[in-house]
Amino acid sequence: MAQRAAPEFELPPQYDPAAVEPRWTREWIERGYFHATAPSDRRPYCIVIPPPNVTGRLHVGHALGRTLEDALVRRARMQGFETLWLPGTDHAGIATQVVVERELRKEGIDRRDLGRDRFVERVWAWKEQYGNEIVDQIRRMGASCDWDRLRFTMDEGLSRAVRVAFVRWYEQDLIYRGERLVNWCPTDQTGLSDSEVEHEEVDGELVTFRYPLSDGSGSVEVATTRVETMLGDTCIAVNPDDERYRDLVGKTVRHPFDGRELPIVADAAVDQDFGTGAVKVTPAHDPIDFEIGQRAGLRLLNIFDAEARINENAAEEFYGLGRYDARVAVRDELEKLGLIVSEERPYRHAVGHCYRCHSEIEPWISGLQWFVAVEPMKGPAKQAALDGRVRFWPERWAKAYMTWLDNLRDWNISRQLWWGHRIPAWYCRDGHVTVAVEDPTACSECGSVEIEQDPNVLDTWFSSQLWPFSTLGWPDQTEDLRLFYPNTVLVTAYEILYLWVARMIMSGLSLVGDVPFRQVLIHGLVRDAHGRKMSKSLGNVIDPIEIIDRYGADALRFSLARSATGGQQDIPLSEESIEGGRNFANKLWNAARLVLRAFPGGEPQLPPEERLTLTERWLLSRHQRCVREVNEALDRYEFAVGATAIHRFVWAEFCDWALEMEKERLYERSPEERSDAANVLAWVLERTLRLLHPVMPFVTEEIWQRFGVGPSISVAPWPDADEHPEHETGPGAEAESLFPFFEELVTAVRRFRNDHSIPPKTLVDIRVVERRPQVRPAVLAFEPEIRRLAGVGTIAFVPEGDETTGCVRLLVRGEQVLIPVGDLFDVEAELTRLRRRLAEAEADRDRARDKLANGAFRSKAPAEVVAAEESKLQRAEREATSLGEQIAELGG
RNA sequence: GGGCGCGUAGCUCAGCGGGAGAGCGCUUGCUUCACACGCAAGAGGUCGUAGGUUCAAAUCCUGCCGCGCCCA
Repeated sequence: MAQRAAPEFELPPQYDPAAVEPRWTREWIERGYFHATAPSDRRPYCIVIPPPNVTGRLHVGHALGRTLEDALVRRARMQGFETLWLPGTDHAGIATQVVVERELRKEGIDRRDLGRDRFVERVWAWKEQYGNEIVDQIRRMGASCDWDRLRFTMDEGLSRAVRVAFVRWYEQDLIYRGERLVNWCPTDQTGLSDSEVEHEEVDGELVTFRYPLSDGSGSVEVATTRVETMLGDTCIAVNPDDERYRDLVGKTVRHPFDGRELPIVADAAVDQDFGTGAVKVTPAHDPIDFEIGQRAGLRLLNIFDAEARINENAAEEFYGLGRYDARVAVRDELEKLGLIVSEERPYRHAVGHCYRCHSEIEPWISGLQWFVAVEPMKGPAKQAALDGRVRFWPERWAKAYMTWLDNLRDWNISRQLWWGHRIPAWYCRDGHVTVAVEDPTACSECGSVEIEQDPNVLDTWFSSQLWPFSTLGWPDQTEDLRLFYPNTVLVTAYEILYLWVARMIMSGLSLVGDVPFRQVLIHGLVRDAHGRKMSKSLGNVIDPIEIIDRYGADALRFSLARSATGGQQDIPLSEESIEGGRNFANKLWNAARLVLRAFPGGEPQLPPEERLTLTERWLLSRHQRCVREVNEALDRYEFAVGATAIHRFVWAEFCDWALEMEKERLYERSPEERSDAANVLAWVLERTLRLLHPVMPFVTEEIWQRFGVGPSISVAPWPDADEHPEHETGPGAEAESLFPFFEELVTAVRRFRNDHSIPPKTLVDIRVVERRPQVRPAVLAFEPEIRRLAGVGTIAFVPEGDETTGCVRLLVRGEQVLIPVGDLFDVEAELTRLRRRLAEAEADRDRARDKLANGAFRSKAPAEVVAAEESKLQRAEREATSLGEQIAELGG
């Protein structure tokens, strides 16, 4: 490509993000712009990153969240806040352990052979080697995190926070140990919290079978989707209000395989309308049955081992069968005994699955586990949302949050893993429990030195819930904590509203005494162009890193910000939209090339008001409006509105109109005029760069450097809306009022040229009909611009009623503009167009006429609305008349 | 079953009481001295449906139809 060689003009004609972004990523960090200090005289602004898994790679969901966070943080920094964006990663218990186990397996090693300590060493080694990948990827996005404060949930400080939290809650009886039913994943071999279980509809079966009554007087029919669990049934339950079974309560049935006697009990939890109204009860394998069993005082009969195979508690012939094989075997056996009543297949019902490996969850008793008692924390957490100490955006999520709290049950925090924060509880031979921050050497109760630490680790979310304060140094009263707690806002996807956000609020209130953040910004999930979830199998996954390589981080960020509307749930992303972001960066780049060719650099100075042209006043007005709109939008977290406002201003107003209108002044006038024009354009451009910087940090920085007015745009002052309101309301108002006529005149002439294939270089003469005295000044106000943009030669004015033949009449806002033509135009094409316009004008006219004919409208609508309607009617009538005449002239 | 959200141009979405908008796509013309990742012009919509409120409804209310998500 040919390079222009002008010395003052060294920017290439295409913006190349790959040549720019790595340099600024490095420079910004090296110069320490993103480092926050505490204490500080400035007002604090703090966001903590939702810590991604160390095993993870950046996906577009992260990219969206980080884009929004960076936009907020960069703006706050420019606004003069003491700004902290704290980055870090999460140790992701199961995920990480699984990854390393897989690596070991390739070497033929089982983690159990290695032993716990050596295995954990291996995980650490893995983390050191690969755990920074996602951090580097976030950096590549241009994220202005304080990288000096990078945290990891297993850091020493954060680990201590976990222990202190555990101990404090234990001492307050908010953490307890119990043998309860947990959500067991037989594949990952660990328990999960309720939030980690995903319910999904599956095609199963509903088998109805008979339990014979022990007294031989008949049988009871029960229905189940999991017939194999009948091996662990300990009773039959019916609703106490159910007339059908009233007489049976108190009797017993006989288990068909081993002859056990099962009582028939009444329990209000039984749904009379499900199946037969009588249900089999398996307390050790179903949460509802567990509660029924507790109320009825029944024992737990556990029939599964950890891998969900039938254990020795069940009848011998099923021992060792997997749960799905057992389902078939039990059914067949019941069939053989003639006990099957009916079978429904397929039967759709919801089944819990592991969020990680997608195996079906087995409700299971897995020995003593630790739980967080949530009941005492619910109230304060709900109250914080009710009284606005935590505000949700969009607001509707507050309701979802509170509903979830209402239904929350105790949180199982024991995980049967090796990787994670090991539970700080030690047990002696006598079963005493010692819970301590520092590793104890003896039992706190009996002094025995033969103590063993609980083998399990804590749920990863246990440490994540402390993130907004553990990262700031809690439990110590650090300066960071004092300044930055509560955080300003938390940005996250609705997916983890319950898993994470709600728990942070509960723990923050309980442990620190205040909410962890003032606001919660909930965004949607990124989907493909047609709203489908991105998945490998669909092949519609967009890899942000590949996108950054090809289009630049700015393009990705702009595209995401522009799609991030508050209302809609999810955010569609397509390569086309990212292309749009790239094109926008390039547009801005080229606008800058044009301006910087005329502007020597330094601080642009606005000329005194009397030297501003109408075009310039209009531009300043539009710019001021843009600044206002962007500020208003960002204050409400309406990123799409803000991004669209800048896009429209830069492209449609600055480039398409202002630059084209100013070119003449820029190139063909006196040095003074050139300088004035260049200063106005540069002034607007420079401020626009600052306005756009939070969303497109790289290209704005790269251009901004050419002004040479400061070290970095990332620490330049933010353009506030109250700096120049007069640009919009004062001298700009007149320009705004004249602009629409000018704009439509230019468009009308261009359309004429287009319709009649007039070559670009051929000038067109126009005669403006001076129907009103205001018409002439309205035309003359933008005379040079009209000539330049519409390719107009002479401009004449003719009185109304001057019958001019051989002219095409253009209608501009109800005024007529004549273009003399010979017979050199396409009469048929013109007639077609005119007829069409006539129909439009008549429709407008009729609608306005009908409205005004309505007495109620005249009396009840505001005066200005009526007046507007009247002028609309007049214009439409004039246009219709004029169009009719033209059609007649052309013989149509 | 309970709750939430959404149905507006071919696609993706904004607008949320007074003249139907944007981006992409489409058509036509243009190597116009910032940009073809561009410029200019244009086509394209009974704003899901039925009713109600109002002088006025894409916009507020109700029913219905369709789609999505969360919880049970």
